[in-house]
Amino acid sequence: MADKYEQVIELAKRRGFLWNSFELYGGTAGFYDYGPLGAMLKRRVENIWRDIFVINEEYYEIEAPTIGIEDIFIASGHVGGFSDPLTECQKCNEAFRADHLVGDVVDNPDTLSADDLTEVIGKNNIKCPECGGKLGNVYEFNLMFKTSIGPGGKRAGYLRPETAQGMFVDFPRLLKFYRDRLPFGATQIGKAYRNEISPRQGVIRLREFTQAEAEIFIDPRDKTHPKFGEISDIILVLYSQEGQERGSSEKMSIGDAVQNGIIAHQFLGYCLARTYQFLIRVGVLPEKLRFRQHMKDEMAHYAADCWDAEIQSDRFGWVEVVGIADRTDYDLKAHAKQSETELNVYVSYDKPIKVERFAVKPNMGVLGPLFKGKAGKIANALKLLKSEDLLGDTIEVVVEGEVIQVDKEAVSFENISEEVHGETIIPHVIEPSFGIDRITYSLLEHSYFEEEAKAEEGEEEEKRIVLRLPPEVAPVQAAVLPLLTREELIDPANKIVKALRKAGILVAFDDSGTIGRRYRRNDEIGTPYSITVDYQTIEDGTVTIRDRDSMKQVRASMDGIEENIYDMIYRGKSFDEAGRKV
RNA sequence: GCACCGAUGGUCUAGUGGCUAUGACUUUAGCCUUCCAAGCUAAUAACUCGGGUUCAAAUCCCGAUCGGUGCACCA
Repeated sequence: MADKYEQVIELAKRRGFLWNSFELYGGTAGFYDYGPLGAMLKRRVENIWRDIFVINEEYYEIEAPTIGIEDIFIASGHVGGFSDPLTECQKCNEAFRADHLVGDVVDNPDTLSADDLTEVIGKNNIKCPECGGKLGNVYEFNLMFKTSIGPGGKRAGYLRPETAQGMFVDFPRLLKFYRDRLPFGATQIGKAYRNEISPRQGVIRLREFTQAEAEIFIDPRDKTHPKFGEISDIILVLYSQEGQERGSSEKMSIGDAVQNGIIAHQFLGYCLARTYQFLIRVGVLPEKLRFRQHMKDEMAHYAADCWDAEIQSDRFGWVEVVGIADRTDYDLKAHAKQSETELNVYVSYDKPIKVERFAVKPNMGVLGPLFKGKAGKIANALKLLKSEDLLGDTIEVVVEGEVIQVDKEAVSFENISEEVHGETIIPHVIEPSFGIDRITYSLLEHSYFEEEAKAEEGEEEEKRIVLRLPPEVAPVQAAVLPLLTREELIDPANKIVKALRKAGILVAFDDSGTIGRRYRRNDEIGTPYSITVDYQTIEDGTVTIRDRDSMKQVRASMDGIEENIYDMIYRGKSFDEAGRKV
């Protein structure tokens, strides 16, 4: 019996949603093409994401290159951390991390090259820990695709393994764009690349995939969200750290979860809520959606809290489709260090604060002639002293390991009272990161239904395949069907097609075969509405509109049909309001 | 990357060391047809790729690729 994955993939392949890439040449694992319908479906999913995160949250979208320079990925840790030296046992074929195996005999296995590691293993006669067999040569496996920039191949470039770094690297420009105020966010929808060792599971694990990410820079001292009230009543299925130890998830409102400390703070809770709304809107079934908290040992060391949205699929079980993390100041600090540039924000206080400060003033007129070239360093050391260090007649400072005595006449000091207007902080980053391909596949699976259609007496039951996609994401939004292949019905049908296209609705005209066959063809690709032109149309200018899911029909005027359909797709108008019941 | 299994029109499938490689559905053209895939006529369309054995290979052997499963890797 074919499982649902097989059924969905078969349909997706046949009707032009998903194709194996490079099929003409035999195909390559980890790459998929979106066919005509798939590309449109994916685009509509992305546009709903934009509606929520770009338009409604005002996290503007940027577009950075898909190739990044080496510095970026040194800072992000991908050059070091995303690559593993592997060695395989020649006898049992188990693969091992070479750096782990030599950990007992050398101090710094991380710094050794693959050749060094091979040598160390050979010299120390290290054998396969499983079966004692001989180990093969060590090779580096980095999950990043490497390339070179410009001629000569001197400058390394990498295909980005995530879109996030583009936003981090643009931080100073973004900060100016948002006029130096927190919080602000930037988003990016684009391709990312990982050279997976052995990608399987079809579209679930790809070597080239689409991410939609937001990087939201917030004040680390204030992780509340001004719009938290709008979403605090939303109930989510939460699979918390405790829940995972217990082995059960629980339904809870976001307000309660933040209150109880299950979700670290309001801002993260807010992102979970918007993620939930997004996923439901594109067609994920709520009962097959949960939010799973990362376990302590699973979370990156810098992360404050991290939740994955997981979707249940028939074959693969719970699949991570979104990661929502509080990455703290890790990324900005890493890039600040690598680029030797300050990446921070000056935050003004509501009111200036009066601060009492003890200040040492070296008298350079005395120190200069006395100490010549060392005078500057000595002065700096003096400035760091506290009031109790200055009590004696001579004052001691240590400069470059040398104890230097300075006469107290050369130093004056006082208590200064001054106003401080603000301070410099490094923002924390909240990062919701979406795997668009996994989401697109999931909603195909969740909207795929095979129904037994009603059969007339004496007839066999037949199968109806229908994609119950939300009208907003359905690639083809309306079908226009003349009941019969006759000139007098085709003419008005063409007029309707024109009007719908003018309203921006993607419409398919189909006059081949029986009407039933055409309905079924459209059910299978999720076309939500079919408009049928019959002889009554000629008489009174009305057509029937058929609803994909209920197969019910209403009769509505041909005049203004484009608004009628548009309102049902985008403005929540119900099908019953579309016309008179038939 | 390792082990095992598999690969025939768009989809599902029959089949054999030897004539022009089945069949169904789909699709296309035409006919018919007044609302839920099944009428009539016709057409299009396939043995994953490379090498070997053989007079002859889609069939047997080897390798590659892709897919599935387990291991490993990975989020």
